[in-house]
Amino acid sequence: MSRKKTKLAYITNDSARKTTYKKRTKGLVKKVRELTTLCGIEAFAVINSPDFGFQAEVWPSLEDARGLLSEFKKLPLSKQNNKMVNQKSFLEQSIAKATQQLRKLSEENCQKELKEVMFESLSGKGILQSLNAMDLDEVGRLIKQNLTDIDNRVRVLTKASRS
Amino acid sequence: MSRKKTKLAYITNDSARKTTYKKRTKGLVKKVRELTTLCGIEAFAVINSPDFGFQAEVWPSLEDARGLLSEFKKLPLSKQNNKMVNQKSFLEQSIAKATQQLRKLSEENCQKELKEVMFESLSGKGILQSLNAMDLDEVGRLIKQNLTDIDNRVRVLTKASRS
DNA sequence: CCCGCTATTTATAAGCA
DNA sequence: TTGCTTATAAATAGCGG
Repeated sequence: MSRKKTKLAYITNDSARKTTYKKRTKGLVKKVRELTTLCGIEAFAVINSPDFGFQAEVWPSLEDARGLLSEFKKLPLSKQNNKMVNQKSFLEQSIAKATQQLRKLSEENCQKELKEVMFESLSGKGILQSLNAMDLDEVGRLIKQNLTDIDNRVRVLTKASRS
Repeated sequence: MSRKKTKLAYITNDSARKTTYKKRTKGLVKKVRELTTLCGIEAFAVINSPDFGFQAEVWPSLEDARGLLSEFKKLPLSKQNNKMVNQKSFLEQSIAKATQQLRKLSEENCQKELKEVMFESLSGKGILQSLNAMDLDEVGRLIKQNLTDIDNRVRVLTKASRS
């Protein structure tokens, strides 16, 4: 969808396929997150990665309760002052740039930690393994439980990585 | 995403939410299908629908989902663990690395913000404005506070991006 | 390989029948 | 509500760097 209309077929070129995989996975995750937020429902996507063994992305609505990002964005660069405008704006620019990097890294970290959580889920008695033997109507309950588990896990990881 | 930029928040209006749910669910399913086709991988999404008494729906199909999971299950346990262990250590490494970068950037940010504060002070308009009458101990405390604030910011960021 | 930058293709929020 | 239509917002393929 862009410079050229993509035909819906397996991409044979390895690097191209990997690139597309990354881009689209990211987009997909975003979509799932938006859906959960906008409609107040629970949903997640499971994707097996061609890169590693298996990967799973889970996107609960864990975060919508946390409007912290917007709060962060609101953090102001102070007002202008007459004498140091140039220096100040330079600094502000630098800070903005660094902040962006920070955010990006944070997001990466988040992604990785969640993946790790999912791996643990898969190896243990996570929802996915159980899904095989379960009736569809039970999935809803499982989702909830899984989300709770992951939430807890994330807290633990966060604490840990924070040293 | 269209006639107006939508804010990412729960849609309180019932019919509007339902409409959005339908539209976006459809789009999401399409995205999942495209991803599986283009990249030759297996993936599915689980969405609990508010329409049908919160019964979960699985896409693209439950069959595919079960297939994906059972395939993983078929792998000898040892192999499963292997994959996951490898992935795990890889992730841990990545996280460590990213964390270090985060710390570094935080420090940079801190420095810059302190400078900015000082500029403000010099221009007589900033937080430090009131410092004129303070002694050095107070300044030291302020700096410490500043560091804490920045640390908190980073935490907020990290948490938020985890949403 | 990873990033960032468009040119385009898609996905959609509103309108309207 | 159920679709269609259409103006816009998003996603993203192909390209440098």
